[in-house]
Amino acid sequence: MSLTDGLNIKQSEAVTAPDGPLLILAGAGSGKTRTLTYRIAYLISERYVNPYNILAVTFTNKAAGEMKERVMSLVGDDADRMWVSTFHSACMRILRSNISLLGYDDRFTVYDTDDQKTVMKNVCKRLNIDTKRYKERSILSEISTLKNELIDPAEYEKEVIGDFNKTVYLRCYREYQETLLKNNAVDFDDIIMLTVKLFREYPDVLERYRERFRYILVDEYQDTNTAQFEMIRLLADKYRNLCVVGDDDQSIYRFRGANIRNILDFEEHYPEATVIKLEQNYRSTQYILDAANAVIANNYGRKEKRLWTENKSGKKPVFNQFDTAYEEAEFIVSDIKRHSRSGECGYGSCAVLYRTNAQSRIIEERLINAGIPYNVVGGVNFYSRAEIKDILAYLKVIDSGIDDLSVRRIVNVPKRSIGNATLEKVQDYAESRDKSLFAAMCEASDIPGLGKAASKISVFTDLIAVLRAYRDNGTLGELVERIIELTDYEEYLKDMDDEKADDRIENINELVSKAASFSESRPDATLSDFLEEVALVSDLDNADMESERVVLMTLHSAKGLEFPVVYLAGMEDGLFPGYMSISSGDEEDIEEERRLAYVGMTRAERELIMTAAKARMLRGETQFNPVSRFVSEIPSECIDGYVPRRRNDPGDGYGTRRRVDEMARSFTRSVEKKPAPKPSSGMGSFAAMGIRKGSDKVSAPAELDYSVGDRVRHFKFGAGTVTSIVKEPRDHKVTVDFDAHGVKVMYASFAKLKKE
DNA sequence: TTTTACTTCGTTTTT
DNA sequence: CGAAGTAAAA
Repeated sequence: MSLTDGLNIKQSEAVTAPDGPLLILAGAGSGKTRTLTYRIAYLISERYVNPYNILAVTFTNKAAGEMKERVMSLVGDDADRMWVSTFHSACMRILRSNISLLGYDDRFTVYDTDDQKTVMKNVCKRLNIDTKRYKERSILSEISTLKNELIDPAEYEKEVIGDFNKTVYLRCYREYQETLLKNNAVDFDDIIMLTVKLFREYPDVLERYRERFRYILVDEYQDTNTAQFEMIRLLADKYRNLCVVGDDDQSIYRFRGANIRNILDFEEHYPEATVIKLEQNYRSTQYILDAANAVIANNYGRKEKRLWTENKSGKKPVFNQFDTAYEEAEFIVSDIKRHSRSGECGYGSCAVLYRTNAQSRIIEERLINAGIPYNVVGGVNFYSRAEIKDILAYLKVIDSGIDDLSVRRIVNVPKRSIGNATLEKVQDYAESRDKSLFAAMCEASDIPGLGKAASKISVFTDLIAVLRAYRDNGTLGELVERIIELTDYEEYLKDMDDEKADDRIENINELVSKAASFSESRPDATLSDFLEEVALVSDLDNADMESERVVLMTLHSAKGLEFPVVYLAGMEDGLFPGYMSISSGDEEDIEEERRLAYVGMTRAERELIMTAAKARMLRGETQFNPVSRFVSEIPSECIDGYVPRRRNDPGDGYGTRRRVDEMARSFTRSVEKKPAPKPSSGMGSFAAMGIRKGSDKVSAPAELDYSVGDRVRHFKFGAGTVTSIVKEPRDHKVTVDFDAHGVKVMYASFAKLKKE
């Protein structure tokens, strides 16, 4: 029995490819993750690569965790010594032990987008920049672009000459970086850029990591930006064992600096590279693939590939247009209900995907109304909610106190009657002595002109001192509880707004338990470790796809996931593709949206249902949008339901007055014709919409040919006895007591277990 | 210093 | 439409 059993020819070629650069072009659903995981296992068990020498980079922390676990179930706990993480976590780890070389204290913190905005606001104030002309947001996005391109202020200065706007950006960039440095903070982009800077300026450090990471594997390579590319290039240049996996058709992060050329030009960077294409799809039905292929074929400059499948043709994708977004939501919900009632599939098999987070609300309302359990992934990140950020700010101040931003955030929360006036005085004092704000506050009594305010401040500093004692003598969970207790935080929330207070308290409790479980799982971890984890974890990482709930999320979040039944809501020009990408005139923007459509469609295993609304409320006003061009790009033989014909000239005055009037007229006409859409009893019209009753079996995980008590054989661990099998929606978790290696828990689909 | 009432403004997408 | 920011009042 060998590691490549059960893989197709292309997959096993990829798994067993020789050393050196390797590009795996993996279409949607072609077993990309599986191949990458097996490649790692192969390197360890067949080529005797020390796991210590392996670095694998994935897109989310969750994907990293799963990959590691799966490799471990193939080759054993030894694999624990490899690094499997996101770019950001990997770079954080590198910076933690080396950042002092770059002039930062190694207890640095990470600023999120809110923090960045606060800093930029102050920067603009200091530089007397009119934030009406130059919005903080756009300055920050300019800086972000620069950082992703590895352009530091000195470099930027060269291209600024003669361009007034750029001169302004440059001044902000400088001041912003200085402020961050003063506060011992880095932003998301810095994490990567500083790592590259470290490698470039300290060859000995680079050499150390090169020696360590002789084998590098990168997932979702199409979404890497220039800084990430450079970081990997520097590390991989010596041994050149770089394996990248990706799909140029699924590159959807251009707005965040992702450079699609990184994957398109891989062979130019590494002429000796082996290139393998995985085109067999194991996920979707032929109809769904045909539809998706037809859409993506409209993009230029892609690496030609044609997904195919052995799956039976299944149901055609369906499209439906409704008069309003409300009816659209109503339809989706009743369709989900219908699926579940007919026993076709549970709620957990259904996902509703949309372009913008704002769309979730209306669908949520209908789901609540129908009593269907659901989960929303994304939206406002848990850790960026105001109440959570307050507590985290306390933790940061307790942890170091170097970060003025956090001090300012909580110094008067809850109210301690410490206002801006006094804070300014303390700030002046701090600046004149080159101290941090908090350090100055500790000497409040020495600061002239404070008067009674000085005692108010010492109340605050005393509080922090007390809390620090708790940090040193208790668990993290307890510390968080003490903060809430000593600040009367719950009282503060209740007084503030009665509407959301309960939710907020709920969130606070959630944080307490998160803190508690963190210190439980990593007993020797410090407060800094917790803060770091919190900064880098996304909602996607915590999303639970296992429970039997309908999942709602953006198309971006859905990348890498799959669901038996997928709803794509809001298929309208102006929403998807977004208004911005249509009016920018840049065809690249539309292409990115098209890739997003491709990603969305290929998430579906068995059924794909696309919907649109003729009229939709968008930021206060009703918009009339035509059906998305992406829907029209699907050949009619691959889609059921009426797709209104688009005009032949696509770029025609989208959004012009005349066009909108016309659409508004036809809208009222259609509403008048059928004044009672009776949406909730919509079952009757489904047949007309082209949805037939399915005969497919529920997609439970494939049955296993062994059960508890059976003797099984693992290709590496040898013989053992199955002690338990836990069925999860996605997979079976099998526990085996191996004769020679003891008890292991593993995923059935990954661990190659054979009944003896 | 804090509260209130008013204006403005904006929307992709996320590590 | 709603959040968030600003100006004026208490």
